[in-house]
Amino acid sequence: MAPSILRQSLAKIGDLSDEEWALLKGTATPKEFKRGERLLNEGDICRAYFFVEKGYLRTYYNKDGVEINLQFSFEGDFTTNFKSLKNEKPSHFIIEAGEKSRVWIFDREKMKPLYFEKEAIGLLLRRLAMQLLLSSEEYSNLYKISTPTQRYEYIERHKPHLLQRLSLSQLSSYLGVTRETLSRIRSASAR
Amino acid sequence: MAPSILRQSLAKIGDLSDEEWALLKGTATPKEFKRGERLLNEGDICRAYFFVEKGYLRTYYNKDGVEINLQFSFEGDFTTNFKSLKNEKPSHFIIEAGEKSRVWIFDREKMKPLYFEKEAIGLLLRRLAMQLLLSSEEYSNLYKISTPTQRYEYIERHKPHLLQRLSLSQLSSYLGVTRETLSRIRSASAR
DNA sequence: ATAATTTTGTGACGAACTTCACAAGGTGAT
DNA sequence: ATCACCTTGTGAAGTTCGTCACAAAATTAT
Repeated sequence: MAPSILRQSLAKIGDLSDEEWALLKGTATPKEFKRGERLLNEGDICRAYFFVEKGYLRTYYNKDGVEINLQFSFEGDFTTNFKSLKNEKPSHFIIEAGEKSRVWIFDREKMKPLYFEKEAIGLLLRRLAMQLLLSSEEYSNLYKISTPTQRYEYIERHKPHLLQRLSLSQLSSYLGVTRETLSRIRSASAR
Repeated sequence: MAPSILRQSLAKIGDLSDEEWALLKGTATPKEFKRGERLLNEGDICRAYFFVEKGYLRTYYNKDGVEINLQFSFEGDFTTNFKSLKNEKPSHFIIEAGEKSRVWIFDREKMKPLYFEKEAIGLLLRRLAMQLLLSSEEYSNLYKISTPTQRYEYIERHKPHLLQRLSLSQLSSYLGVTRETLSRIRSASAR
C-alpha cells in the first residue's frame, strides 16, 4: 500500500518505526471541514496540532472587524497556535478552512505520554515545533525588512502556490496591504 | 554564596540539580565585549546561545547600508540566531554589543551530549528555545497588527526599559520607522 | 441562461510616513 | 573650557499607501 501523505510528511521531519508511527497516528482523528468552518475559535485554548491532507487552512486575526491573515497551511503542512497550545491560554487567532478540507487533528493530551515514552516521537515533535516556529520567524522578518512590492516579489519567487490558490483579498492582508494596493502592485509588476 | 544572575535566569525556565547546573555551566565561557564588538557576523554560522550578564546585545540586519534592529537582549536574557544555529547556515543577521557587555557563550557542540544524557538539561534547553521563538512571534505580530504610534505605545506599556536604555535612533528602526518619525510620535505623545 | 452576489480593477483624494536639510542640544576627548 | 562629534528636533516637499466610490469581471445560485 502506498504511504499516506501524512506519513510522507512526517518522514521528512524524522524517522519512525512502524510501531511508533501506529502509536502516533492513534492520537489523531481525521475530520472534514467545509469552507469557513473553524478548527480553532478566538478565545478557545488550542489543544491540537493540525495536519492538512486536503484543502487549506487559514490562520487569521480579527482587527476591528477586519480579518488579517497570518498564515496559510496547504496539503502536507502542519499548523497550530503555539502560544495558546504551550501556555494553555485563550487564542487570539482563528484557524478555519479556506476551502473544503480534510484535516488530521493530533490531540495534545493523547500525544503527551508518547512524547516521553518514545524517544523518536519526542524528537520528531520537537523538530516539528521548531520548523513551525522558524517559518513564522522567517515570515515575520520578511514582513519587517521589505516593502509591499518586495514582499509580493518574494511570494512570487518562493511561494508561488499562494498566488494560485488564494484570492487577491486573502493574500493582501497576509502581505499587510489593502486589496487595492495589491491590485496595483500586481498590475505594475505585469510589465 | 548568592546565586549568579545566570543561575537565577535558568531557574525561571526549569529546575536543575547542582550537578546538572555545573555540567551546563561547563559548556559556557564568559566574555567581555566593548560597545560595537560583534558576537556573530553576517555570513558566519551561529554556534552558540548567548546569555547577557551585563550590558545589552543588539541583533540587526543590514539593509542597503542601513541597520535595521530586530532584537535587543538585556541583562538576564538569552539570545541567538536560531535559523543559523539549527540549520547550520550562514547568518543574515549581526549580533553585537550595544554597550560594554559581559556575556556567557554557550557552545552548541559542548551542549549537545548533555542535551541527550541529562533529561532535565534537554527539557530546559527546549523550553528556552520555545520561549525565544515565541517572543519573536509576539514581536512580529505587534509589528504586523499595529500602526507606528500604537507600537510605540506598546513599548511604553510593556517594555519601558527599552525607552530608557536605547537611543531614539536605535529604537526607531526596531519600530520600523525613521528616527524623524519616532521623534514626532514621541513629541505628540508627550501631550 | 440569467440573475444575484462576490471579487477585482481603477480613479480621485487625503493622511501618514520618508527624505532632505539644517539647527539645536549633548557628550566625550584633550 | 573648548572643540569635535554624535544625537535629536523640526520644517518643507515628495511618495506611498489607505479610503472611498464605482465600474467591470468573475463566480455562484436558481
